[in-house]
This record gives sequence, structure tokens and C-alpha cells, in this order.
Amino acid sequence: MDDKTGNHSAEGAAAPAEPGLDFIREIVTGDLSAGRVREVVTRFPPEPNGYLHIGHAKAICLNFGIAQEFGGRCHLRFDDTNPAKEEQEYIDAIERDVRWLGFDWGQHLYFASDYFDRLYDWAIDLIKAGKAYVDDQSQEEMRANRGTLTEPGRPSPYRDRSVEENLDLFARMKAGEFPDGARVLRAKIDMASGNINMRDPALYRIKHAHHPRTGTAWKIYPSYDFAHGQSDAIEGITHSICTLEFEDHRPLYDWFIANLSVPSTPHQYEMARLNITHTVLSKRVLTELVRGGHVSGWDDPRMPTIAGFRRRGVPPEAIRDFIKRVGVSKANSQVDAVMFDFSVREALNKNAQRRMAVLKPLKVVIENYPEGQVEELEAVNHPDDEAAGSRQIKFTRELYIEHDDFMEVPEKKFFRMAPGREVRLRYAYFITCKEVIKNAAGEVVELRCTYDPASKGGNSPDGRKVKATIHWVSAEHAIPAEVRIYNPLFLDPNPSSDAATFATGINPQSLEVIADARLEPSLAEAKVETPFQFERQGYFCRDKDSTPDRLVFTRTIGLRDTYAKDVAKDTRESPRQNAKA
RNA sequence: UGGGGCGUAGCCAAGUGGUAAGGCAGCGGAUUUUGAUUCCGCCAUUCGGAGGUUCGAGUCCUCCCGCCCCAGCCA
Repeated sequence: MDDKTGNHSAEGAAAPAEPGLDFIREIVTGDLSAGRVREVVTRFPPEPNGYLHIGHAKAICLNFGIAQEFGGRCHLRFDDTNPAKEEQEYIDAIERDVRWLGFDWGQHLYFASDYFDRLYDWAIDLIKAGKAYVDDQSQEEMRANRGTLTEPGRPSPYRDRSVEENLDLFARMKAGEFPDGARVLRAKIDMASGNINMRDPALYRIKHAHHPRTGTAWKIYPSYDFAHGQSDAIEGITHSICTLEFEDHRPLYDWFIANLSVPSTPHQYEMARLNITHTVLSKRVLTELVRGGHVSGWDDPRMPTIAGFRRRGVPPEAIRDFIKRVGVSKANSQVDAVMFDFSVREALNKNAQRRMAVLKPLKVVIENYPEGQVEELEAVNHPDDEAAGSRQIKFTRELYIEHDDFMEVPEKKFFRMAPGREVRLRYAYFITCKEVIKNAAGEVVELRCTYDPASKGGNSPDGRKVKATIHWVSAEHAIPAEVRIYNPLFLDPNPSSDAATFATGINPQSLEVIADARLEPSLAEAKVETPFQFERQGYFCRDKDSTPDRLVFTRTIGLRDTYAKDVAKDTRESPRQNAKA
């Protein structure tokens, strides 16, 4: 007896559902404790027709996660039944990305194409049992005869061919005697079913295409429906987890399992797919972003792909944490992208060493600091982790500070550098702005300051307080670098997934290049993928585009900025205040 | 109008007849040599709606409303 969710195993008194378990884990728990399955076996079944994205990460974390938690195993199985779209490059990328996410399939790497022979034999069994037939109708005729959502379909004129004729035709399909699309093998189920998937679905189609694994050995390829469940059965999969749009396919999945002599009886469960604001997770669109040159590639840091996040500096634990927070359910939902940002910041805050870097340099000359003098100051690598140690940084007469940390006419809530103000240079001294130097265009180009020698290290012996601490680098020692700031690829919280129109929604400011940032010298040895926090700014990592004479850093994500948020809020509210005044 | 699903806070999400977990966001406040972090506190008299059953309903029943998926020889 199936319950209303169709999950046969949710029945019974088993498993006093531990609260907090999602519905899939509850089912697994129940199946294990009731003895319905001895060992849980799951699988992650990507089609190698593109790179993995954050939506796949949900499926990966769920399938591999469940296997880990319940002492079972998870297979990596490529669903490579459509040679027209699949490529070896994608197979390699998918394996790399799953590993990087932190999961291991051990010896259990499979391909649906490994099962082509058995699948073919099963098709023949179906024909012999009078449950499948070769249809000569054109695609258009089949569509016309399939009926509509409210009208039943009509039987194909070829539906009642003899077993012998079907066997002969199917063998000739396999032998490559017919061109693509000429015929198709169909299951004989029910043309009047309310479920359109049961109206004699296609099992095999003719495709004279090169397959990345089987080459040109096959001229016919099984459909997803005919391959998936049987592949699960062959591998002994106990819980075959997929997304909601396959719910309608479950009766068909079960039909094959019931009508074929398969070695096990797997069951399919469906969960909602992941949707995130400002993000498109349609493979079609992602492929188009790459092919159309809208981004630099599948690993462009703006892409929601695993490869993109990796290059951007997002650690795998952040992705896993995010997926865990999002949960698993059957409700269509759209997760706010800021939730992902939270997971990224949390992982990075914990692990990234701190460094100082100035993105938009403003020169500062300390007038009372001896020319040519260089002092070594100690800076901790991580404020919450003593084990991270410390490093020495050089202080000199000429420095760079962040241009944004100075305001000639400071607004109310701005308490960084301004004419006459004293601030702290992190790990160094208190300095006071004495003079502002501008160029011919009236732009501020240099600050003349004085320092308080007694405030070395950042504290004044007289207990004098300062309202701000800003970061800096020694002008002489800092290394120049290009820094890339990435913004959302789509400004619309709910961007179009329509292949024809998505491009119009691309944020023209999604990439901001800062050509002349100045970094603390220790950053020259940074490794790709090692995250750093540039203090007061955000998390950054060295990009693979770096060359021996030109460093490139990518911003993973900015620090939370309540000041900026406050300013933005005031700006929004000011019209009302003005109206009142 | 056929079939399959889903509706709990701004966004996710627990809840399985006994009186609405948790997280994100937001808002206050404390600490701070990062306007970061951390820490405290606030944030659903009500679960899409209306009836009904019950001592008691987010949970059970009925009707209604809304949203998503399905008419590929894609997966």
C-alpha cells in the first residue's frame, strides 16, 4: 500500500522519526530499521552534457551524505544515453568537481552505457512478451496521436505488429539499417492514461552519433526512462533520489521494474530542486552563457558552477554547509542568495588568514617620520586563531591607504580619515591628517599627516581613543596587482531562464577590474585557491590568470558592511525627511 | 477542463491530535586595533481560505483558492 506520497517505505510503524531528519532520511531510517533494506545504496547520476552547478551540489550532498550517514555507499553513474549532447570533457569535469566537493565513490564509478547490452536484451524480452513494439510513425504523427492533457491518445497503426516483425525490425534498427528518426521502439502500455508518460513511451531511438564511451558501436540508444531504473536495479540502488519533475515518471519506472527480470527492486523518491535568487541553474542557459561568450568559461567566477565557485575562492565546506541549511523538501522554493553568502563568509572567516591590501590607493606621507626609515611591525594572521601565528609588516614614511577611507567633508556617520582627524593605522601608529593635496582636476591625490611615535603598535599611552582603524601598505614595499570584483551576473532576483531572452538580464557591471591595487608583500606567494581576508574589505584569492609579473586576485565575497548599508538606508529615507523639513 | 505534486514569518524549514523548533534576513544592545567577528535580546495568538470532527486541529474530514510539473525519438 502506498501512502499519499507514493513512498512505499514510509508506511508502517517503523522508525520513530527522529525530528530534524528530512523526509528522505526518514524513509531511509524506516527502511533500515524495518529491514526492508540491509544496506543503503544511492547514486548521483549526472548526464555529462555540461558542468555541475550548485543545484547538483544538493543532489551530491544528499546522495553521498546519506550513504555516509547510514553506512552505505553512493555510486557515481553517468547517465550517458544521449550521445548527441555528451562529451568526455564533461565527464572529467564532473569527476573533478564531485571530488573537490569532498565526496568519494570508491570503486563505484559506472556509466549507463556499461549496461547497453543488458538494456537491449530487456527490450527484446518486452517485445517477446508483447509489451513493446516498433513504431514507424514520424515524430509529428506520434505527437499528434499522443493526445493532449485532456484527451486520450490514439493507438499507433503499428501497435499490433507481430512479435516476429518487431524482433526483426528492432534488430535492424540496431544494425543501423534505418536513418535517425525513422523508427522507434515503444512500450505498449496505455494510450488513454492520464499520465502522458504511460502513453506508450519511447524506449529506443535511432541515433547515428559518436558516443564518448561506446564510439560508433551503437546505432540505437535507450531513453532516460528505459535506462535509469534498470541501471539502478543492476547496481542494487535502494533509494533512487531525483527531482520533482520526475514524479510523473515513477509509475513508468515501477512498470519497467515490474515487467523486466531485473536483479533488484529500487525505488524512486523525489525532492524539490534548488532555486536561488539572482541565479540561473538551467543547464541550457549556463551552456549558452559559455558558448555565447557572456562569461569566460564554465569556471568563470560569476558562474553558479562548482568550477566557478572553486575559482572564485568559495571553499567546498561552504557549499556543503549551505546545502545543509537549505534542507530537503518537496516544496518548490527559491532560496535567498544571501543565505549562500552567509555560508561562504562563515567558512572563510574561520579559515582565511588576514592580510592588508589597498584597492584604491591614496598616498599618505608621514611628515614627521624619518625618511628612509623602515620599521618591522607585528601583525597577527588570524584574530581568533593563535596557531595561525603572525608576520612582520614594514612601516615607512610613505604609505597607501584606501581612498574610500578618506572624506574631505565627512558625513555625519563617517568616522574614518578626514582633515584634522586622527585615526589608527592597523598594527602601526595613530596618524593625524594635516593637509590635503589635490591635482589640477581638484581630486584628492595625497594626504600629509603626522604620526604619534608613542602610539606604536596602535595604542596611545595617554589612553587617547580614536574612532577608526584603517588598513594601509608601505608605498615602497607594496606589490601592485589586478583585483577583480565580481557582482551578481543577474540583477533581477528571478532572472529569466528563457534561452532567447536571458541575455538581456545580464548585469553589465558583473565584473569590475581594479588595475592598480597595492598588496602587502607576503601576498606574492599566495597560492591559487588559498583564501585570504583583505582586512576590512573581504575575502580574496589568487586567480589562475596571474603571471610571474602580474598578480591577479579575485574577490570571493565582501565583508558584511553595516556602514554602507546604513548609508544606503539613509539615502533611501532622505526624501521623506526632506519632505518633512 | 486530464494526470502528478506543493502551500507554516520577508526567505528556507521543523512539526506525524496536546497548545508553532532552528537557520538566513531584519531590528535593538554589549564587546572590538577589521564599521568584520563574537555575544545578548526582539521578531507567527497562528499555519492558503471556509466549514466540520474532537475536551483539544498546523496535524483528521469536506469544499474552495493559489502555485509548480507533464503532450521530446532531452534528462
